[in-house]
Amino acid sequence: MEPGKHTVYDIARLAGVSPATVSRVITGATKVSPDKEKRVREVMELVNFRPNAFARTLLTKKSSTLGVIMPDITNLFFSQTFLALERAAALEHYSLLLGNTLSRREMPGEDWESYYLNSLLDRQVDGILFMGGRVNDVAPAAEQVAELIRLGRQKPIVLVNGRCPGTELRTVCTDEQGGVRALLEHLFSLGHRRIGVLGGYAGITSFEDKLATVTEGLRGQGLELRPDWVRPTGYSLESGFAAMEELLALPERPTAVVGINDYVAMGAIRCATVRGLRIPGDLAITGFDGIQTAAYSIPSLTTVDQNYDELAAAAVRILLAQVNGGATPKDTTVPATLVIRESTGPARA
Amino acid sequence: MEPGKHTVYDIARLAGVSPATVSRVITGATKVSPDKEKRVREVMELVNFRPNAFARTLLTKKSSTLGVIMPDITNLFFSQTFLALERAAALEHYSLLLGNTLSRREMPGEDWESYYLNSLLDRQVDGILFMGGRVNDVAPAAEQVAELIRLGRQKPIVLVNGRCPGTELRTVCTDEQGGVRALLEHLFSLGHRRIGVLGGYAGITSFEDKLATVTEGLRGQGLELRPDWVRPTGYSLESGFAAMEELLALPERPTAVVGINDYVAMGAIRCATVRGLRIPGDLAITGFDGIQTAAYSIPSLTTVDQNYDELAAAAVRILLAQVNGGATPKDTTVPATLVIRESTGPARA
DNA sequence: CTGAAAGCGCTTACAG
DNA sequence: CTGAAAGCGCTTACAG
Repeated sequence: MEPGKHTVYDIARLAGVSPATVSRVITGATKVSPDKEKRVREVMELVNFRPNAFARTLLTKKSSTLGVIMPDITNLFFSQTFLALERAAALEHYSLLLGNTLSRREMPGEDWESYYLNSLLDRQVDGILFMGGRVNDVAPAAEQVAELIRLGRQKPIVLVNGRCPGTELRTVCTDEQGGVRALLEHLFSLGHRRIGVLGGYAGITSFEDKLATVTEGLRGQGLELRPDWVRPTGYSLESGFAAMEELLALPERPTAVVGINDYVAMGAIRCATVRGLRIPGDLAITGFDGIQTAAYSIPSLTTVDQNYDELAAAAVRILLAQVNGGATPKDTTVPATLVIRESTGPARA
Repeated sequence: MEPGKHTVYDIARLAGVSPATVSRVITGATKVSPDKEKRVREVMELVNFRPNAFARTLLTKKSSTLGVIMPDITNLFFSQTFLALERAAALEHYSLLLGNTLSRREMPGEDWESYYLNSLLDRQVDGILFMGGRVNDVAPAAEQVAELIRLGRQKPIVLVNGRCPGTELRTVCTDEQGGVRALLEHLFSLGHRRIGVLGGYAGITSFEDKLATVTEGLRGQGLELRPDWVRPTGYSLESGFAAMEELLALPERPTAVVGINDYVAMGAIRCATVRGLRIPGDLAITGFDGIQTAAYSIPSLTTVDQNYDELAAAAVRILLAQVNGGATPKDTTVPATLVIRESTGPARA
């Protein structure tokens, strides 16, 4: 009854059949006579037989494991995405190996992206879901793109909310543009004309893309985005706090600000509240992501939900299609949903 | 130059040595003459050789992969713990397979704990770090304990912030009792005598243990814990909100409440604020866990930090010691640290 | 220090 | 439907 002590040979001997037959029962790939199958199953049950997945993988070249690379699982956006990916993968009996790369700004010395890319491939994952880092750079370093291309030839790599122009890598992305447009329309409908942008970093797609959409949206109303109302301080609660502090130090301020994500918006809310402003009375604030806690900030946050389940299902579907050699679309876009809560209200006259 | 196409035999042929010598270079276990080693390394570099980890695992029985089972990675307590575990594991060149079991209350139909326990073992993890679920039950079901014991004989399983009495499974736990005591002393020093407990579930250790410590602490001051000031509604922001609503519906209320964790405390803060109470002026609130966002709630949260890095380092160290057949202490306790912020203040006279 | 050979545990054509 | 045999890619005693 002891652990991992048994092999298909033991089972075969105990059940009075050949190892091949035991294997056939395990895989279910070939017909086996009912009585032999029954005997085999009984023996397997009896000794608690657990087939060695590695021996099988050695033959089949399929590990039923996918790798996930993302910057920081302690960011709710990523953890909600991960959970959705895990559920989608489990439906296909895949497990996930997770590697967090953290911010390159914070740990410039270590290249966790390359480390995990290689480490996961060494562990024979069938494919990789890649988020953050170089695929969020507007202009990624040439050798980082080259690495992605090279490794992408070994195993399929799908970029989630990222991109790598000039490669054949598949992407699955939230419709950030549509989300920001919905946010702007909401603000316009409340009478806001003076709008700022908080958080993000220059050169990062999630910032540049949103900025471009805001600029465009304002132009559509005959308005300009004032450069000093754009405060690209980062992506954290701290960043949002700092961005709001910078904004409040200006002689004039907008009536509404678009946070680059929910954390930034929540940090900004805290700063504005501490400084005595009322949200949304004195200043409307929006987020982006739709993380769980956004519904519980004070005031609760108007934001854009990334539809995690849909995003994850698409990413896993496309990756597994590639694993299985199927055809897949180059780029997939998942719609985002405006969620109106308390942090936005009519513009002051 | 193509991917995964090469074996040690190819390398051996190209370098003019035997496969055994190639293997020796890879493992570094045995001395190889400098010039042969150089030739082998050059060839491996040239063809981008990636040794098949599964073939090796088949021989060595070591996958350099650990499994992590936890309820919900979207809870910051768990994601912060996971990240710390990952860093600790990476130092030893281990990767982590993650399985989320979610709440059994919310998904009673599925037994994700058993699913992942078996799935991870099938994938030949060298050991498992187990959190939540059955090891947080004051009285876990007999068959669930039996499963843990049985699987624990196959591969080492370390319980993190959980326990399983009657087994030899190693535990690594935060000193919750010490943390709650520090919180109580802080509240007593502020003059609070009327104290309630919000959140948690009856029968779950993280609730029962804290409740016992609060009861004891109050007794030490000649005080009683009023049963109606204990509102065990759960562990989420929603739970905290609901608990506070129940509390405010009572004819009398405490001057301070201990949230079972930070989410509950933050949900409670939101409810109290919405109902027009001022925190901490009208009511002091404490949390437990020290999640990142607790510093950014309004008001910021007085809580107990679980010292994630230390907790994780201990858990990984003990698990790997077991993997390598070393002796390990049965139970390890990691100190918690009181963090005083804005949500607590002097009791109203 | 080095090579030939066996073997880790499974699956898969190949015959029958 | 079923068994004997070969092989997946690596490592490890065993000789030398």
